[in-house]
Amino acid sequence: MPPRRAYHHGDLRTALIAAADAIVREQGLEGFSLREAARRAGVSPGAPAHHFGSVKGLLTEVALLGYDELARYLAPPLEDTTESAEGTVRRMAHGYVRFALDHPGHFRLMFRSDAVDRDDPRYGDVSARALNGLAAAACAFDKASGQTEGRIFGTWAAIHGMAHLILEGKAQYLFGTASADAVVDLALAALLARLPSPPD
Amino acid sequence: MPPRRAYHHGDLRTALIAAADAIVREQGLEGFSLREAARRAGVSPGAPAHHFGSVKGLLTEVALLGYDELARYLAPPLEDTTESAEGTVRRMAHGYVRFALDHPGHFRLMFRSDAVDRDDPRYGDVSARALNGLAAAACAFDKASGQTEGRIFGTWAAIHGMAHLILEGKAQYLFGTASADAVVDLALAALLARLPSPPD
DNA sequence: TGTACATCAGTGAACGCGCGTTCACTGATGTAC
DNA sequence: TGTACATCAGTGAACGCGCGTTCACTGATGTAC
Repeated sequence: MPPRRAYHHGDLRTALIAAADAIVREQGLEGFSLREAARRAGVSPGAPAHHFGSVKGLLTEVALLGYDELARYLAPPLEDTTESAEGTVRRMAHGYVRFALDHPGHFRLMFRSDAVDRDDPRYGDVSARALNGLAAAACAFDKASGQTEGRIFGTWAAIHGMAHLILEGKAQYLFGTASADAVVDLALAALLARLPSPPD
Repeated sequence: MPPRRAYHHGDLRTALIAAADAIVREQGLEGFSLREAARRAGVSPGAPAHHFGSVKGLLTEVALLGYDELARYLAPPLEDTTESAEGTVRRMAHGYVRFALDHPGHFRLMFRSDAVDRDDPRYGDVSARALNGLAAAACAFDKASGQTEGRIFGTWAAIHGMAHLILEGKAQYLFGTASADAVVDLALAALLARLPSPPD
């Protein structure tokens, strides 16, 4: 970051996205404003209008970054390629919940469709990419039951519900101060114990 | 509602809660402000301070009303007392999702712990009351698997996740324009088909 | 039953704040010749 | 290689807005005697 910035920023668009991302990370959606993003990028309050017509446009970029980060939390470990389908679902449940707790501002933003331009075509792409692995695992795991979409959505919903309820403090009514990982394990035990081991 | 209100309102506290409830219903949390609530109650902007120290206090009341309403959506039908445990879970899943879609402002508020005074003792009570039936059904349904809390939380999370994802438009990536009830049925088919029928 | 008075629950104007947006401007960049 | 000029990307002061909160006030209520 140069001490005296040139009149032209160079890549203000990217800088504004980074600033917005940091605000959402530190203070959540409530702390966000175009002016604050401009301030952090070291730029006058009118400058963002040259790149983003509205708050929504900038927040959409932040949400997209959130999906990238979620994809990283769900990515398989590099060293181990012999994971069972059940193992994959377990690992992803823990990763999904950890993402929500590590990045609450992003998590909440990603699932606030009113705060974001949901018609942005990249939106479907990036969320599909993040959840591809989960979808594949749900299908492989759960061959016998229901239609493909139902299996994927059911698994996603169960994991997403855990993350949301834990993040918003609803698990504590049942589990007191138990760790998130412990709560996830208990819920998974109930949801997965039902299942016969998948063939092969 | 008298055309010329007396200097003393009579029950301004209740009127403010009703006004806030209507705002959340019509415009969601974003449209809410103390001034708007005062306006709707036909009262000066300073008046709410006599009853609610802050925005949070008033929103907490609205969230509590939301739990009451949710309990109504989950209540068993009056005429039929011979429902199977699986039937109960199915019915409650549909009710929970319908509540979210009918009352999106309340649903979002109820699960925004930062917007609400989560230390209010009534909070745990009223949510427990709303979810009692769901907890009982989850236990009865799912006798064989896991610990009680895990069963309850797993079932709750799956249903809650469906509601949240459908409400925020995430199901459409998988299901296009299918109705919410259809989506819930497909997910339930995947989640429940796994299970052996409960003994007796 | 009547009177004095404390308390309560509102008024409404004013405050300072941060917001998004506008606007005339200006410095830097890039292109044409 | 040098010059003229259009375009672009920013400035910074100003706008109007709605917000929560404050404050001196006043009308209604209720209690003591």
